[in-house]
Amino acid sequence: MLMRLCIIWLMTDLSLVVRALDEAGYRLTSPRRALASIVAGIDGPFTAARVVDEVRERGLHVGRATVFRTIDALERAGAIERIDLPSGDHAYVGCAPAHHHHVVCSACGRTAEVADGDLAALIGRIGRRTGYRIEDHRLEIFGLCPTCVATAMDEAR
Amino acid sequence: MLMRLCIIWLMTDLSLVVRALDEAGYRLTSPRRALASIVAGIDGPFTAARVVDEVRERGLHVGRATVFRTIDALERAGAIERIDLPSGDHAYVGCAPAHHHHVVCSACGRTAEVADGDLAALIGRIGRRTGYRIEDHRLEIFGLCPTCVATAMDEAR
DNA sequence: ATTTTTGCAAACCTTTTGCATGGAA
DNA sequence: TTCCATGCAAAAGGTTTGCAAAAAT
Repeated sequence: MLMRLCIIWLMTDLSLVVRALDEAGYRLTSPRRALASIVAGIDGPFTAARVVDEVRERGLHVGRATVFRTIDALERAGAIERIDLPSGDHAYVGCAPAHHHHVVCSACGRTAEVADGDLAALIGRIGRRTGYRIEDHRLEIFGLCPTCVATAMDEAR
Repeated sequence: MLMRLCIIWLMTDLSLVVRALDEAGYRLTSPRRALASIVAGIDGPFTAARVVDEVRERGLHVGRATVFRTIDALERAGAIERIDLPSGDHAYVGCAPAHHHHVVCSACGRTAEVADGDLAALIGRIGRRTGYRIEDHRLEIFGLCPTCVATAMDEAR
C-alpha cells in the first residue's frame, strides 16, 4: 500500500469560502453554505464523490448536480483549486490568499513545509531554456512520511 | 525532402513504441501495431478519444476496449506517459526511456522535454528537509510555446 | 418582480468488465 | 497447444443538462 503525499495549499476556512463566493457575485443559498461547510471540514484533497457522500451521511437535501455546480462555483471564485491525483481522479483542495506550499501526508495528517523559492527558480530556468512563456505548473510528490516508513519497515519484517 | 524526413521520423518512433511493447512482454498483435502507428503519428498530447476517432477514420477494425487496454499497455511499457491537461482531460505523450517532464503549450499543444537534473536535486532536498521517503513525483508545466507567444503578440498588435 | 439557483431525472461521456472467439508464442 | 488478446455489448462511474419550482436579490 503506497501512501500519498501531495502538495496542497493552506487549509480551508468556512468563512473564507463563503466570502469568496459572495465576492464573486454568487448568491448565498443554503445548499451553498452547507457545501462550503463540508468542503471546509475536509482535511486534504477531496473529490466530488466525497462531497456527495458527505451530503448523504449528514442527511442533507442537496442534489448531485448542485454539488458539481457548487464545486464549479467555488473553483471560479478561487476558493478551491483542482489537482489531479496519480490515480487520475479529479480532486480539489482549499486555497487561501497566500500561496504557502505544504506537504501533507493524507494517511496520518502530518504536514511539512516546502520552500517555494527553489521551485520558482527552477520553473524560471525551464522557461528560459525552452523558450516557453510559462503560466502555470503543477508538482505532485508521492512517498512515505517518516512514521509510515517506520511502520512499513516493521510490517516488512 | 521534407516529406521523406517526416516519414523516417515517424517510422523510427513507431519502432520504438513496438519495441517497448515487445520488451515488456506484450504480444505483438495487429491491433497493437495499428494503435502504435496511430500513437506514433500523433503530434503532441492525445486523448483516448482521439485515438478512437483515428481508428474510425482509418476504417480499422479495432474495438474501443482494445484502445483503452493498449493505451494501458503502452503506459506500463513506458512508451507513453499520462499527463493531466488543465482542462482535466487525461492525455498521453510519447516519451523516451529516461525519466523526464514535459512543458505543454496551452495554445497549440506542442510539448518540449525538460531536463530532470535540477528537479531531482530539488526533490532530494525536499525529502531530506522533510524526512519523507519520496518515491515518485510528477511535474507538469503549462504555458505558451515560442511560436504562440509570437502569434499572441501579433494579435495584440 | 426579476434573476439566479435548485432538485430531479435523464442524458452524456469516458472507462471498465464478462465472456466467447480468435490469434500469438 | 496453451495462454493471451480481441471484439462486442453491457455495465459502471463521473459529469452535465433541460426544466419547472423555489429562493435570493
